[in-house]
Amino acid sequence: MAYWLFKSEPFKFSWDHLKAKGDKGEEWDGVRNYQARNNMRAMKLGDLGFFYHSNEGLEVVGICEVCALAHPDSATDDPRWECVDVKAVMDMPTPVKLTDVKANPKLENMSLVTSMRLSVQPVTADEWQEVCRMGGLDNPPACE
DNA sequence: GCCAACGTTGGC
DNA sequence: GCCAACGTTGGC
Repeated sequence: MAYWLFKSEPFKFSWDHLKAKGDKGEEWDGVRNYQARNNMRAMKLGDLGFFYHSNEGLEVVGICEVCALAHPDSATDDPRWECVDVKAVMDMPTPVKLTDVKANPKLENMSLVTSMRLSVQPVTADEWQEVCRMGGLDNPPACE
């Protein structure tokens, strides 16, 4: 099991959109980057991820869960592209800003800082704990 | 809206 | 297989 970070431009697909989908979740389609796709292929059911708003907001706003394994991206006929489904789990009590992440020495190696343009990123267990703590979650959800 | 960073494409 | 050109992403 592992932790991840999903980036989305809120005016394209926001955290509120995902929450509105409920337990059914939504296909994380539109990824056209091999590294991001490979990360999704590595995901398992029940893996948890941060939901990050890029462009506007620039903050981690919630936690989501992988609810379907990688499958062909229905938004394209190109067989190269696959995606998982995710569903909303909980809000961040306090959204964690990119500037706060950058200012925290414990997070200096986080992909969000080092691989800014990657849209689906791995997150280590330590980073997960730290970002959850910054977001006001005393008992962060954990992968089994 | 600008521009730097970076990934992808395509000619050779 | 290299590398220049080009397109896209995303912070500012």
